[in-house]
Amino acid sequence: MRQTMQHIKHLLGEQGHSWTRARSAVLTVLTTVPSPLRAEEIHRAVRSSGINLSSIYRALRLFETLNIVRRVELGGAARYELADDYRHHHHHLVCDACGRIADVATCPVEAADLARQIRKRTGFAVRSHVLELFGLCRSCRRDGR
Amino acid sequence: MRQTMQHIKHLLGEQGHSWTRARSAVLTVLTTVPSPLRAEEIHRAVRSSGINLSSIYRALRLFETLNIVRRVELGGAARYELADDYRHHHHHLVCDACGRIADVATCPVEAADLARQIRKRTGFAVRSHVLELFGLCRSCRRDGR
DNA sequence: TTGATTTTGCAAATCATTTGCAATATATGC
DNA sequence: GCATATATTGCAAATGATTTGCAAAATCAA
Repeated sequence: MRQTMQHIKHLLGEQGHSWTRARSAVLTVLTTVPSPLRAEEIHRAVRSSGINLSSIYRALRLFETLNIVRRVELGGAARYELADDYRHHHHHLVCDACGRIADVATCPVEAADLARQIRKRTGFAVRSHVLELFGLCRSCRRDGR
Repeated sequence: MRQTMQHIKHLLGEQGHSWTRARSAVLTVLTTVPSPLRAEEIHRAVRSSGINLSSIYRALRLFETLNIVRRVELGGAARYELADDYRHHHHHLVCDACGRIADVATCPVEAADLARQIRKRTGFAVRSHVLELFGLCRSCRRDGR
């Protein structure tokens, strides 16, 4: 993902933000791990670098406002992943039993052009959406949980 | 909504739970107000009855496990509303500018029968989903926010 | 009504996240 | 590369939402 990293590095520069150890570390993790992570998990993943958890939170907050990462809230915890611009638009399958998270590329909101329907009917302009699907993954189903 | 209240009261009885002031108050609010509320907002709505905030949380947790209310997480805060069994299945339009929340009855997940597709393709059995739509409501758009 | 069981109020604990501030790192102009 | 202005970090303390332990109070079933 060097491409993505380079691109984001430039983006930060253009907007007057520094390219720092903390920001670079967070992005390395997010471009490497495909599932949405909690701040604490990212922190653990880079613990060897001695970066403070506050800085992880600060980096994530900045990235969120710059639309570099998006936050999804699952089960009371905030999780972060690369934004759609850097990872094609997708949703999640969350297993109620084991907690594992998988991606679904199919987006029924886009497929149905729901944004347009809503705009026409109500005047509300949809700009983004969050869709999370819950249930049992294949192996938990097999185990009869 | 006396119907709903009665029904839930019986449900609680059957499952060995008492019908208490706190639970009744929380349900009264949830059957009255159509938008998802935070624990603190429910507490404020019933403040005259002197019920403790902890009890509101406890009631909500119980109702959630009994599938009487569902929790939606919007912008870092948990909000509660009657579950689909007591209020037809719907999703929310959340205005990024003013925060107002409106319902959308159309469900693209059901319309596309996405659960079946996913089951066939991946073996994951979808049991529920959360879809929230964000954007600008008509009046905030008009105000150019 | 009574005793057994559940629930509540209250205050303290917990957990995720944010913040103030002095120390440190990064960026810019020379 | 160096000096210096600006942005960022670490740390510890603050915050806000939610949970918990426990004794007192309410509810339930007979």
